[in-house]
Amino acid sequence: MTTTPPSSSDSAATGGVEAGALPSTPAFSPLYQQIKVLMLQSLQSGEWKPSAAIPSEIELAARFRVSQGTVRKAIDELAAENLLVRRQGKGTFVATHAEQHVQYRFLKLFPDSGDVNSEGPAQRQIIDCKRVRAAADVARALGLRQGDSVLQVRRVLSFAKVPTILEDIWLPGTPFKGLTAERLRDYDGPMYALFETEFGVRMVRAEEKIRAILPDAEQCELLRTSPQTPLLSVERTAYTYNDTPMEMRRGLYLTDTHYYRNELN
Amino acid sequence: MTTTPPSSSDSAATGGVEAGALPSTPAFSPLYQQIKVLMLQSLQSGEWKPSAAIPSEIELAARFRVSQGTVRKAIDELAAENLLVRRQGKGTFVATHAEQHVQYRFLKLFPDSGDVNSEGPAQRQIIDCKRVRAAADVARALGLRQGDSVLQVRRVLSFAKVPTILEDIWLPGTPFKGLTAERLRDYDGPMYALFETEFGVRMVRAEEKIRAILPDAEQCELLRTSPQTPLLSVERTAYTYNDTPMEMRRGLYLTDTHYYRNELN
DNA sequence: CAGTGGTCTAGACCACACT
DNA sequence: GTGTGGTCTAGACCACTGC
Repeated sequence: MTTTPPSSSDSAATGGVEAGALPSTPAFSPLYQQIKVLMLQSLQSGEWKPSAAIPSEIELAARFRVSQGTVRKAIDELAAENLLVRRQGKGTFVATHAEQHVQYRFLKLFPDSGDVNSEGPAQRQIIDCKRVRAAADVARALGLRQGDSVLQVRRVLSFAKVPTILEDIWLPGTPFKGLTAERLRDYDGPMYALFETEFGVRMVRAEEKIRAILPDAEQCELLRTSPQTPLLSVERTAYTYNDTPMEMRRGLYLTDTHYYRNELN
Repeated sequence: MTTTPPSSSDSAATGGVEAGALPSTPAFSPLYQQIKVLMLQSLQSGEWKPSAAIPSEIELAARFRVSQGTVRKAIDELAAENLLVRRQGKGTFVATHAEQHVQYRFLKLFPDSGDVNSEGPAQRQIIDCKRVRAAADVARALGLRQGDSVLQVRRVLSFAKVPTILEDIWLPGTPFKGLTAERLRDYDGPMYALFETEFGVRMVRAEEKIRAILPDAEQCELLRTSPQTPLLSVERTAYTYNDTPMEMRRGLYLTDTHYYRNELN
């Protein structure tokens, strides 16, 4: 495929692996990486949809004309990146934000008690959802031009009826055309799950920049707190496949009864 | 070793894998996991020291009486956990905090400019280093009893001569006997690297709890800031092998020119 | 050149889930 | 039982490093 090592004495290894339009990939890469790219395309194109099973390893090996071990290594990496989920005896599935287990995969705020279930699910309140022109920072984060049309959502998350998170969310206008406050209100589940099912946009990874700030008057009111109470400012950019930014959001977290948890390796 | 699958038609697979004192490991686990445990013991016992090369895959395969592929899978996992570092053509090495590349592996604070090198290395100032009795929270984090003897270090990190981080660090007294302010001052490199070379304690992973707070008078003075400037409170517990906590620290981060960066997957 | 990790294959068998 | 992913082996060859 595309490029192969200069000489390969293994007959099958040099084989075709299926057409696939890759106009120019000059650098050499191992077979399993090339299979990984092809599988990524199947995910991206929607051939394999969130929560659905992908073909078995044996089928994929036949399709790509490689050994099962090579397919396995490609799947291993995709699973490590949380794009696929392996289930022994059942198959390999496309990961989704709609799984009942980890309700909010990207939300790292936990109650001091440590028991996530004690406070139950978050109550969501949509404050606003309107079409605006992208400010400079939003445009930069989303890879748009300043002034391009974006959707802005403002909402409050409460735990045990206590307002705890105030979020402003910006989404590129084109892929999310048709998103309204009503649809956000009506949907029961994580916002990212709605993005998957309604707009075909799957968030794959994200980066957060965290600071400590003091809230302004409006923020105080919405979070029912005082201007002297410091908050965590969590600025997140979320990416789909191919490192395409698809969401920018700024969250203000009240951390008197909750904390932001991070694990370092 | 210890336990093996009920029946294994593969001659070698059921083999000994070397003595190794594991009194009771009742549950079944795959071979490569067992090899991983043995390798972990070699790391923990100091047989393989930080930055040194471990035996080659072929040697290990012979030592453990398994195939190279099985050793490889064990190493793969240890490398994924940042305990080992693979270098093609050279060998596999024990990871260390003294590598010149990632100076502070656990420090997630970056300058707004994004260019880590623009401000050069951090200036460290040891404020204090004394033996104290563990408070309740420190004792809990370190798995000690309240009142047990611990070392407390207080220091300030500055970037481009601007004080930015104020840290209180607590270390269990016994493993760190002999640590003084002078030795901390004289050592040129990350504190965790000193722990490795001088005390044989290698930090493997850590957890952080982050909050927004306002500083008290003393903290303001040390960071040369005002009581109205909110700070990030970063409480870290660091662990050695076997999930043994070996350090508790609370850092106060000034986030007007820096931000805490986190990557979500 | 020899030695190391990295890739790839082919085949056997195990563990698990469904039917 | 059938089919899925998971483990293990044995052997070949490639890519990189350093002598």
